[in-house]
Amino acid sequence: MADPIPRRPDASRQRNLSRILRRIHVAPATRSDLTRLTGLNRSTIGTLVADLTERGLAIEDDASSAGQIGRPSPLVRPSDRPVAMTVNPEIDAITVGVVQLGGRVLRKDRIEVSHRPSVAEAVAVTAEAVARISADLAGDHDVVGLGAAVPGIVRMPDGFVRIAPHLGWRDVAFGEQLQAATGLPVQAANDAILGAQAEWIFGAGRGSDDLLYVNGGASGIGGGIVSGGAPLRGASGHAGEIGHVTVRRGGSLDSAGQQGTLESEVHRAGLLRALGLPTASPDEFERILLASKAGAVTSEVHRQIDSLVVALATAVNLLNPSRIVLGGFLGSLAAVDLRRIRDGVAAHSLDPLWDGVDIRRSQLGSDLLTIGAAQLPIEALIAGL
Amino acid sequence: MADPIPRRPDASRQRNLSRILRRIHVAPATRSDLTRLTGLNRSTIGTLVADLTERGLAIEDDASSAGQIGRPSPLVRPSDRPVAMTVNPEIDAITVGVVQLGGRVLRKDRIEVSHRPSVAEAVAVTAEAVARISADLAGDHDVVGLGAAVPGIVRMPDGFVRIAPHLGWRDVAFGEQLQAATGLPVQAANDAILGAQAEWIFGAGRGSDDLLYVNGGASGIGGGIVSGGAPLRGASGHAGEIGHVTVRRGGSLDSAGQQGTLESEVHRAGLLRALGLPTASPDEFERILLASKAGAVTSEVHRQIDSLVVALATAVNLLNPSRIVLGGFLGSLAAVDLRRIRDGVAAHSLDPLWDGVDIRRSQLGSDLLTIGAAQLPIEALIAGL
DNA sequence: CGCCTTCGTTGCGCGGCACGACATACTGGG
DNA sequence: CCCAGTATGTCGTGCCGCGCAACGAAGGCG
Repeated sequence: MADPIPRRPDASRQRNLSRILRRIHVAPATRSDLTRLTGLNRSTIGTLVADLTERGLAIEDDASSAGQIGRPSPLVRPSDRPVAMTVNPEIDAITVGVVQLGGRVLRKDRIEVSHRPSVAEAVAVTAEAVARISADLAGDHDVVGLGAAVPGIVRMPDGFVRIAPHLGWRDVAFGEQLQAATGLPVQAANDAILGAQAEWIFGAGRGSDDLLYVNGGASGIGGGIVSGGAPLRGASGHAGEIGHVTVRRGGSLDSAGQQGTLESEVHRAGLLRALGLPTASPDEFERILLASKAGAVTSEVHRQIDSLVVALATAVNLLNPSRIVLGGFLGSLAAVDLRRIRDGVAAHSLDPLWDGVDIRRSQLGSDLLTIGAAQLPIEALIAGL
Repeated sequence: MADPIPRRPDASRQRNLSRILRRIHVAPATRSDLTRLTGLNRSTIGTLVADLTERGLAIEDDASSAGQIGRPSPLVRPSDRPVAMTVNPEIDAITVGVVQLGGRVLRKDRIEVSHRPSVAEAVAVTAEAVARISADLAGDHDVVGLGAAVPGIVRMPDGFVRIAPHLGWRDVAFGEQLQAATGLPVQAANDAILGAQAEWIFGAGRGSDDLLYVNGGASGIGGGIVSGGAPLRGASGHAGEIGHVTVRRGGSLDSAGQQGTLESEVHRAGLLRALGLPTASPDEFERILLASKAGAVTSEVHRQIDSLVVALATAVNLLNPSRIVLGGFLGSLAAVDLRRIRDGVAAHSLDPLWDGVDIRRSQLGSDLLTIGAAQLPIEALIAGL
């Protein structure tokens, strides 16, 4: 019943163009692939691809030679001209990136900051980096927009940051300010939601239409949901906050001041403490965690997994996903004992819903949020024409 | 002139016909309403409505104008000829119903059974009732299909019942058997999911695009989700099983043998026990519950609400709904102390996600599952135009 | 080297929709 | 009671997007 669609001319054409561009954004395809995937006629695909090529959004490669019988079909892939810029403000750095259609990260500048950046500082640093990078790109690429992945709760249509506890931001119009400072169309969303989209399209979630992504960050746990082949947004774009799901009565407090939630029970700090480390990079952390045989470490890992599975099983019962992807330090937990996670979720969820659920760790590593943030302007480009 | 060539409507035509039929199924609308809501041209709406009228799916009323200036626009409403048949097998009765487009329940036959019906018995009783009712309807109505609301976990595309603990059914092709026995196209789904759709379209969920419906039945708790203006299905159509969400560690067992889940903590039986009643009809139950001032009852109500809110808050954090509808005995709990429910969910969910959530009790009463089950064949009719 | 298969290309026809012109029905004021 | 104003239904026209069929191109295979 999502009906109130402001009708644009050529709705059908537009929709077919979007379908094709979205497909080749996810993965290049030959023209004959496109005819099969869309159900459209060969001749129609021809005109549509020509249209996309004329607009500078797609290119055709003759490099097929797939050994197939019959006339070879040219490979259609996204043009490398259009790019999305991205920003990911964090506690100790602001990362600005450039991503092509097709998901390739062209550039990623990590700008270290000496202290937790205020909104104004984040906007200023971003605007400066965007201007510098834009100058470098000029002539070779067209920037279609700026996507921001914010570690906090971001209202979806307008990029208004409700709360970003880690950054200390609250009720700030980050999207608007960024748009004013950069002159680019800006969209912002929660980082885990964007991470979910990145893993869904280009990572461990590929091929699944019903995905739950859960990310373990230094400051908390976030999540993102894909359901029925589309990102699940909820009423205000906040869906997926699995970190604040209750897993037990009592217990310690999480970043939102609540007791017994997933992120109050499962956190990187507890593992570091058990390992006797003050801090560690993600790679280092996982290496040491995997190498450790200490009983204290094993028991902390088990304790955290036993809380994690309760939250995952809850999500399985509610959402009936076909795949769960674990990112951040939760991916490290999966590396240590994926079996315990699977068995635990199986035990706490209903059999018919657990049936066929695949739990994996994430694949995209440090490009995750850059690719995810780029998805905002790229999807806007795709849907808009 | 009769067209010798069977017209195969274009995809775009089909979509527009579906949009219009779906709209007037939800609520009658004037032609001018339809032009505004769909964005289509007046003339196009004219041909589309004429098409629906010719097919016997819609009728136009020369509605007395509502005092509007200008030429009055005729009211378009669904025809009363097409009807959906429904069946709802329960432990002590099998209810077979007839529902029109527009959601009006024409008939509802409750066939009492002396013992818990086996699948074969349920199919036989249903087939007999369907045949009898069909004979009565013949000439006046066209049956478009049969929808089944089953208290259990039902695989979505094919109506295969994985588990219906209350009925003692397990892995039976209920949908197929029903189809063979009745000769009608059959679709089946979980009862709470269908209840959610009924409340969404015709009940307390009207107007919300992001809805959580939670139903408290005699044998357990089920739920259904609407997200982004469409029912949330999940990978196999099982999404919404909130009854088996964990709300505490330990505790007693639920119908699936799990500990500390919502339905192991919140159940009608506990309230009946506190009231000192062996059994009671839903209406009677609520009347006595509301009248009771005993401390044991109040404390049991509080105990159950305090568990309920944990599950609801979990769903709020995961799904970001804009409305929650409570049905069955959970509606009675809401009648007793809605305030405590609201405050509890608020306390356990994140502020930005709680913001604007409306918690209500259900409205459709005993027609709930009949209307919900009818939604299956009706939506198939609408989508299949 | 010729046949087969598959795919791109071109011209044609159809169906759906928007648009403009005209007809129609109701409100409200004189 | 009539007339202006307004909103809407109806009809004819034209555009556009797509499917279809015939033809040509490009590679595999014997």
